[in-house]
Amino acid sequence: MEEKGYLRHIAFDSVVFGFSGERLKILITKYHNTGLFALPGGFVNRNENLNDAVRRGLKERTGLDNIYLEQFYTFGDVARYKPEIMQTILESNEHDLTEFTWMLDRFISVAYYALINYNDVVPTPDALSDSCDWYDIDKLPVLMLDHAEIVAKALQTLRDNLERKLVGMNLLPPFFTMNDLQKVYEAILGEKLHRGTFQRKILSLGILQRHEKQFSGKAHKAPFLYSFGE
Amino acid sequence: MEEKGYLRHIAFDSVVFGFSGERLKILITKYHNTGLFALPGGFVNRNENLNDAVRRGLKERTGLDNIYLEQFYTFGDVARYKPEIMQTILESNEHDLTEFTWMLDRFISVAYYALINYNDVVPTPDALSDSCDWYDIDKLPVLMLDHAEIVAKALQTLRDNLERKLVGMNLLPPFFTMNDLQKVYEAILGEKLHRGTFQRKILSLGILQRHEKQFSGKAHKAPFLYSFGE
DNA sequence: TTATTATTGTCTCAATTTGCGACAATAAGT
DNA sequence: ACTTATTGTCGCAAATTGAGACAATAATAA
Repeated sequence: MEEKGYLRHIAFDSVVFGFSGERLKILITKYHNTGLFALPGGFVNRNENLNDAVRRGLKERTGLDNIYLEQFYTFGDVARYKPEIMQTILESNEHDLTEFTWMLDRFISVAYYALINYNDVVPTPDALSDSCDWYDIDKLPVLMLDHAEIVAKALQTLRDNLERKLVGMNLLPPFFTMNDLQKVYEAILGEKLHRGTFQRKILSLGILQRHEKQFSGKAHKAPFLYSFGE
Repeated sequence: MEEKGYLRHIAFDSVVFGFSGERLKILITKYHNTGLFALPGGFVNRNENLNDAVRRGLKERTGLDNIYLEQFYTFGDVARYKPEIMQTILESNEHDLTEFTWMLDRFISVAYYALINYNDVVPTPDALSDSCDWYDIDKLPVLMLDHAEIVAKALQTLRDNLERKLVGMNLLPPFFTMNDLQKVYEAILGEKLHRGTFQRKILSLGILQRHEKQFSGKAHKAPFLYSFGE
């Protein structure tokens, strides 16, 4: 069989979406001294479910358990294989290269997207990275390898799933206004929605619980608060 | 680096859908002397794109190029790892086991579904299999490992995509009647559709070309033939 | 020739959903 | 009290969907 450690040739990358109140953002890490930006990712232990590996990776970066996760595509082109890049990263970290030669090999990457409540998270870099930060979905830095393509496909999948799966629950705090929820939908779809139609549609789903009003201190009628739950 | 050959730990499985005129079917292979039924699958060469590997595998089983292919999920649970089963298969084939020990290792499997014209295909078994045949989607034999789950997810994805992607094109011959197309939809969805509504919907898409009528020799009005194309 | 049968293409009508504007209601500031 | 900005809801037209109805027609039977 094989020594302990990670499965060869298999990696995962995660596109972590958060919503700041107006804009959709994702987590991006930056490698030490290289100027290379990448999606947070990782490897799978020999005795670990793939899905669990991804949860473990996200826990390290966000501190969160029980994250909403969706696997959306597996990227397996040979063109992904650029050992020079990984070599640069490893050298910049002054690691003993011989211990990490397996990282210079070809990898197939299973990609997931996650939806989390932006305010719950303090992004944490991993050993190879010197930063892990939120970036506006339309102001991303240039990402290494095919990570821009991965982000694009994540966003596309999220949009396609928007009507079938409940999304706001994971991107918003427990209590929110109808306008908050609409802003989430608009940020994901990238277009304005009609207020009346949106409210009617969402309420007709019968999945929102209405609570007391929220007095914003502004000079206008106060909105109801809602939460998810039967 | 590593010797030539396949990437370790990575496999693919394909759910090949065909339509016989009334029912939806998929290709299932049976391993020599074991009674084990499985989806046709394979491995990825070191210098080969994942998608190309799947096309290569399908070409071997169906003889077809340019197959409609859709990747839908990657299965990575540890519970998939059952070396006894693969051992049984290898022993039944009287292969030199030492040459194939890598097949006894844990695999993560990327699953694809394919849509092909049933009549174009003569299913061909591979080296380890003694048969490769069409099975009715609701009369499948007991499949090994998690292959039943893979089929279920393939069918679910196909249903979800039915409205967004053009499906009939790949499951029907070049010319077909509106009724043929409706039967495809009904087989996939597993429910009857209303004739008038279906015809109106499909025609409104504006993707069908109408041709001369088809005289069936039956005692009733002859239907138009259609083909896909602007 | 004429009726019969099964199936097709199309239409109509009601029911439902959607897009969009309008209205009164209301917190807070003036 | 009056103004302002925003909210919850309603109304109405347009579009879509579900289901049946009807004439047209290819082959067969009388």
